Amino acid sequence: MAKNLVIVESPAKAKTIEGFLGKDFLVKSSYGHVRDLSKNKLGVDVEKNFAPNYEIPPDKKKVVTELKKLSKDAETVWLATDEDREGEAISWHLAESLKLDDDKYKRIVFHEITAKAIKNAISNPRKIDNNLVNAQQARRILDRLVGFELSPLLWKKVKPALSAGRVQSVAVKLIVEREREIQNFKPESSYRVIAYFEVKKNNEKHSFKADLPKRFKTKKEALDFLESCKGAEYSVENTETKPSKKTPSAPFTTSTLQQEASRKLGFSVARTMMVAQKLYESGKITYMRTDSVNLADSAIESAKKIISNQFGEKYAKTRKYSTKSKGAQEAHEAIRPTYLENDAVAGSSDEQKLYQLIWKRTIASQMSEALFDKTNITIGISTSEYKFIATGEVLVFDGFLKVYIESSEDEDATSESSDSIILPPLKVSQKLDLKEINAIERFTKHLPRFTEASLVKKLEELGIGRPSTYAPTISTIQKREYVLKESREGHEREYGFICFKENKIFETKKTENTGVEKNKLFPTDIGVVVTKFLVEYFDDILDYNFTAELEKKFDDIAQGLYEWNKLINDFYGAFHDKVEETTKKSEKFSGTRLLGEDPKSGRNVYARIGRYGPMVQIGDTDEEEKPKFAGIRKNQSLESSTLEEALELFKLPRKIGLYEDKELIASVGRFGPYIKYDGSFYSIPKDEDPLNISKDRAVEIIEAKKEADRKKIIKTFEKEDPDSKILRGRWGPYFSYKGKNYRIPKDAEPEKMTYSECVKLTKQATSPKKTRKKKKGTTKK
DNA sequence: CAGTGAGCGAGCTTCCGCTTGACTT
Repeated sequence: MAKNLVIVESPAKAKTIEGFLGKDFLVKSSYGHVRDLSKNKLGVDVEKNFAPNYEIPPDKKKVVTELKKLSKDAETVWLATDEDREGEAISWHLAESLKLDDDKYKRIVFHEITAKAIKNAISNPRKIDNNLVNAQQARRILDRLVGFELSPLLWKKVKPALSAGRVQSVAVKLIVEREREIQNFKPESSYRVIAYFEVKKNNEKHSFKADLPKRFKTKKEALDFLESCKGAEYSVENTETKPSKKTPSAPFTTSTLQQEASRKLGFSVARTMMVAQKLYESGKITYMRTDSVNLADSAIESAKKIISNQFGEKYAKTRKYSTKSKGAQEAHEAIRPTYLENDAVAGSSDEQKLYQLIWKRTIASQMSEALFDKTNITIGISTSEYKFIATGEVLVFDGFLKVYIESSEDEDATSESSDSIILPPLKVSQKLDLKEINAIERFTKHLPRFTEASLVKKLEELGIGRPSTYAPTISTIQKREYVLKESREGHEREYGFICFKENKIFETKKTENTGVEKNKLFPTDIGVVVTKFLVEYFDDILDYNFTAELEKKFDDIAQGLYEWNKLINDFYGAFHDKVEETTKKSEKFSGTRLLGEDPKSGRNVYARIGRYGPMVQIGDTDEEEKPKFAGIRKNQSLESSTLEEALELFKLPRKIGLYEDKELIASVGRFGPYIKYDGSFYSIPKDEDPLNISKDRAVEIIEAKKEADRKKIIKTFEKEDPDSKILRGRWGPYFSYKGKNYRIPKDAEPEKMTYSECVKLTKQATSPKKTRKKKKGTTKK
């Protein structure tokens, strides 16, 4: 038996460390937290000074039992969880649930997974820091109280199964507020003036462009300016060249990795994390949930060698980065390749792409800055006070740009960041030939909508959420249907274009496409109404500084300056009163809007949130005749719906004719618009309207679906059992038998399988399937 | 799975942060 049991949080980490420590050490993993507040109850005794009731969740029973057994056999248990609030708490929960006496365990910490760091940690053990643990308990309990009191309030006042919390509700609010700003935004236009000049050098013509720094508010001003240019001469008044430089960005943290993978590879934040997890588990990168930009000394050294060998010594520059983000706890390293000498790895294409991104970013972070010469040339106009400015940028030394160019935040920025803009050599008082001047109408732009990754960036800036929760938070707010990730096509917009050439002015109108959105986050009606509700009654929790202020208090607790239950008590009194008070108010918070009067019945028409989502309603509930309801369409919104649109919705379900003597009915259901025909349902594509879909189109949809279903069938067994079939599903071929489905093994040829072979499959599969089904059933009950 | 929406009342939903598999028709 091993004398020493070391417990870390992640199994991949355990495997690595075991290699460093030799045979007297057995290294195991706790798989994160081993205890938590009860899943379905509040789990906090509000009456007894907020005493928490911790439980070992069912999926953690096995690992706790195993660790308990191993710890009994060991002389010393080394609690080696992360050195942050959560890590300290994990150690404490381990000590509690494994019943470790004070002299049985030692607490150690390290920030990088290197042999040196671990041996150093082993020789510097300490005890569990109870203050830090208490800070975690305060965090955990406050989050539970907020989440488990606000969510039920939403169920009562807005709609069942909604949720609210310190992190997710602020994330939604950011999107709701940004959308409101965008809707209220009125673009203003002005005229931007660009001149194109030409100079001759060695009989070669060089052309270049120059901007007028002044923007003209109106077309008339622009025209006046161009008019003044008639007969003008242009000459160089001043030239100025200054060196400039660009420095590389810090190595990746979770948040910056998510942002760059989104911009450069088009990954969602969840996809980035899944791929990174794979790379981590196979030992190719360091831990992927981190807020630290720090690199291990050994990695810095190895980077220096690789850069010197590959690019030359002048490309290497050792850099240490320090974090700028609020509330960073820096329990790990930055995300980097474990072995920097591997500039590529085997694996899926996603893994290769993400690995290369990480490799380049890490290497670049240890490289020299790129050097530029920036030239500004002022060009005078003989007939005007205005000046043109031409700017050039010449790359003198590429430095880190050799391996890595960071993507720009601004999606519309031109991608010339690494290319030089070269100006011809020009002398002061040199005369220039004008080719033409363009005055182009440009519009101001609203702030961009959030992408998943830019929302993560914003949350990190506000100190809200942690590396392990960014991706889950983003999917929660989409799962609750508070926000929608959507792409939208733009629309055409006309803009003025004035050209000045050979002393003549030509005016035209041109069009451009504007408002294109790709994978952006849009708030839904539910998101808007819930945010309105929470901001109205719980503005303190929805405040962007709420978490930051709390973090200061948690720090005080961690330093032993304040008691954790006192902090909770300070918060809970007023909070709970507000919840009670709001509960008592009888009216629902459903974002109701009176749209007008139904011309047929004279009854009121409303739009509001109902039990199943946004809907329109004719008539009031206290009237004798029951109100009529209809769900609103995906592309409509509560805030902008009109009486006309609402009345349209009541025209469904709509009979659209007969097909082979059976009725075709178009309507909208839970899963969107559909056609009902012969007892079956056929979905109408999103961009088509069930209100005016033609009979021919309906038949087309039905036949297409029937055809697809036919293709789904690989084989039937008319003789043996007409209800059993081999079908093609999302996960490959399967056998459908007596209402259940059985997977067909990959190496089998489904076309050639006989009925008895298929039935054999069902026999093999029954035992594990049954036990799982049972489990599910009992947990539900 | 293709309805629903009031109100009754049963029983259910829900938070944030740590961590992975087992499993999908």
